[in-house]
Amino acid sequence: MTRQSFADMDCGVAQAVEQIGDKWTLLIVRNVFLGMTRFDDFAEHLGIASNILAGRLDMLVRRGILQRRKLETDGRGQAYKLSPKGLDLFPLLVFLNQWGEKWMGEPGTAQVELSVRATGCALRPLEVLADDGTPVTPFDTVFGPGAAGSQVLETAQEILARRQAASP
Amino acid sequence: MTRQSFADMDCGVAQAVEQIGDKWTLLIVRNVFLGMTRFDDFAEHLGIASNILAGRLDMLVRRGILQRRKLETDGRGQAYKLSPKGLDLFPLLVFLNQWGEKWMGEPGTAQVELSVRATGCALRPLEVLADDGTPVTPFDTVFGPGAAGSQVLETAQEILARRQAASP
DNA sequence: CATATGGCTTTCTTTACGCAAGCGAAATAT
DNA sequence: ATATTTCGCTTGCGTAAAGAAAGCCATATG
Repeated sequence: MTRQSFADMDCGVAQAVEQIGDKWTLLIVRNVFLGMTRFDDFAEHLGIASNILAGRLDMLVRRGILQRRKLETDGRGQAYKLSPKGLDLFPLLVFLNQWGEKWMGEPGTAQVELSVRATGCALRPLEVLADDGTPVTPFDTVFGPGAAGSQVLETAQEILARRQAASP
Repeated sequence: MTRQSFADMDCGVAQAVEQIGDKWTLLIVRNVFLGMTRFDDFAEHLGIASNILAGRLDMLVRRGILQRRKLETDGRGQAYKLSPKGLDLFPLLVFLNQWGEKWMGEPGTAQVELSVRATGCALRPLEVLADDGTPVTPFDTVFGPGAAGSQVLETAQEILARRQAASP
């Protein structure tokens, strides 16, 4: 019995979760954003077993989130870097840091702070905006099938409708 | 040997990952955002085993992401709803949906689309902004210890410094 | 030539996932 | 009033993945 895969679900969240919804994966990506590139550095800093690390790095490369390149300066070494797809995860890491510190950190004292190098400017809390620039909350929002349709969303809405019919 | 915990790492990302860095957890939260509240509905829609679901829901309630309430209309039923901490995950789910569709979906055809109920307006791609409102990329950004300091960040930077010293 | 280093792979044990079945309390049907 | 469903779990058991430790091989360094 294989472990369940969400890759075939027609929902962006499910597909994203399938690719990065794993503790080690996200921490490795965080470390790459911190500037880390080398196998042993990940292993030492994260305290991850080397077999697990090797598997995760392979996975990240296969999925196009990291790129692996041999070093010119040392024939043994490899450098792991973010691909465009990986760099595109930047808002995710910013968000996780903000959410983690807001709800789990010591109140009022940030642990890790991101700022703009050139200006020293801090970052705003991440916010969902509509196309017209107005802020959006979960309560304002409605989920609909896009151009391609979504089986996952349709069945979810069927289940909700049935549930509402049962309890008037 | 117990499974590794990141709860004691002084980094928001690690703490967030510890609480929601799990496939089922994120999909359950997604479904709550879709309006789902009931045990059997999660089970049916996600195809998750009931023991696993029960464990995840307990965890989400213990961590204050979901709230569990007995139904008045049916003494057997429970309703799971998002707490403020859970509602605060809204940008995360929006991001995961956007990233998943951008990089894994069929190009040009959204599967699940979020829009503003009142205006029908679509949502902007999530963006990291500095306090002064300018967009920020990973290349512009520097990670520093906040007021509370961060052991995790410090040792990461030590490792990076050592690595740079070794390869000039 | 000998030793060390980087990046894994292999082996083995422990933990968590996944299925199926069952269970108790509350609701519904007979 | 009794029997049957429904809801939200729990238990037991088999498999898959995580974790620790050791080993391996190509390249580098002394």
